[in-house]
Amino acid sequence: MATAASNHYSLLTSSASIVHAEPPGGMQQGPHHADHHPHPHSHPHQQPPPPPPPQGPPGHPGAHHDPHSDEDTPTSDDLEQFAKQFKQRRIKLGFTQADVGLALGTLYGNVFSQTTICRFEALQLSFKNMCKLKPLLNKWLEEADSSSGSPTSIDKIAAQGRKRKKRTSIEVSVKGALESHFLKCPKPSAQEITSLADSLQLEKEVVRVWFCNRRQKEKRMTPPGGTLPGAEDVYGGSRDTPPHHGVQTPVQ
DNA sequence: ATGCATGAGAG
DNA sequence: TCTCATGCATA
Repeated sequence: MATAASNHYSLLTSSASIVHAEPPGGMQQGPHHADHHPHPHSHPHQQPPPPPPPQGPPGHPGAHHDPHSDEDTPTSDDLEQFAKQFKQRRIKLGFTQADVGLALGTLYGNVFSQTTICRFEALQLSFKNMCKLKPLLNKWLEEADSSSGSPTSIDKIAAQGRKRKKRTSIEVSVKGALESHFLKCPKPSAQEITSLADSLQLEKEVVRVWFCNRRQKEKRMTPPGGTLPGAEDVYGGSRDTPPHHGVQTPVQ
């Protein structure tokens, strides 16, 4: 029997002050997708979505071009290697992913979870997200081995007194069904979702979220198992080539 | 390590 | 609504 609706709610037992610090630059969620990569060359590697368009920082009328060796968008390959090195060094130094996430909070005020660090190391984030995190982790890396007397005073962050839905366990067979539908139509309409949810005996919301998460997976640097040849930009239409295809090195 | 979930921001 | 960044809870 399919796990119908077994939803419990658990209270978030943590609350504190939210410290959201934006990186100097001003822009993060670019409403524009400057992903116009004509890729003139063929890469034997994964898909190359290296969109190095220096987002015009609002407030920089003067040309800014530092001859220093920093401040430019890395390539997918750079990220790949950095991630690998990072992980090695981290382990060598005896830190866990959670430690790093916490350390980032004390160093910059931006705390990250073990999940995020893990995904960074595994390149399971979007290209843009990887770029954003790299400098932070890079700095931590320097501090970690260079500095040996850094105070580790950190404060917890957290949340609102809100409830979080318990993770719905979707059965394997159901997942398979969703998977099939995704291949046919990655972006089902609300009604499609509704009927699908009805068929699978799942909440509509669960199905909707599943598709969202599934789409995100496709956009990661390390795409899942296999993108079918011939079906790629089923999305939007006025979008650039969905950057993916190509298998990546197996996760550790 | 990963699945399902939340929430902000853009449309 | 969607995407996108991020994480709790779990396998």
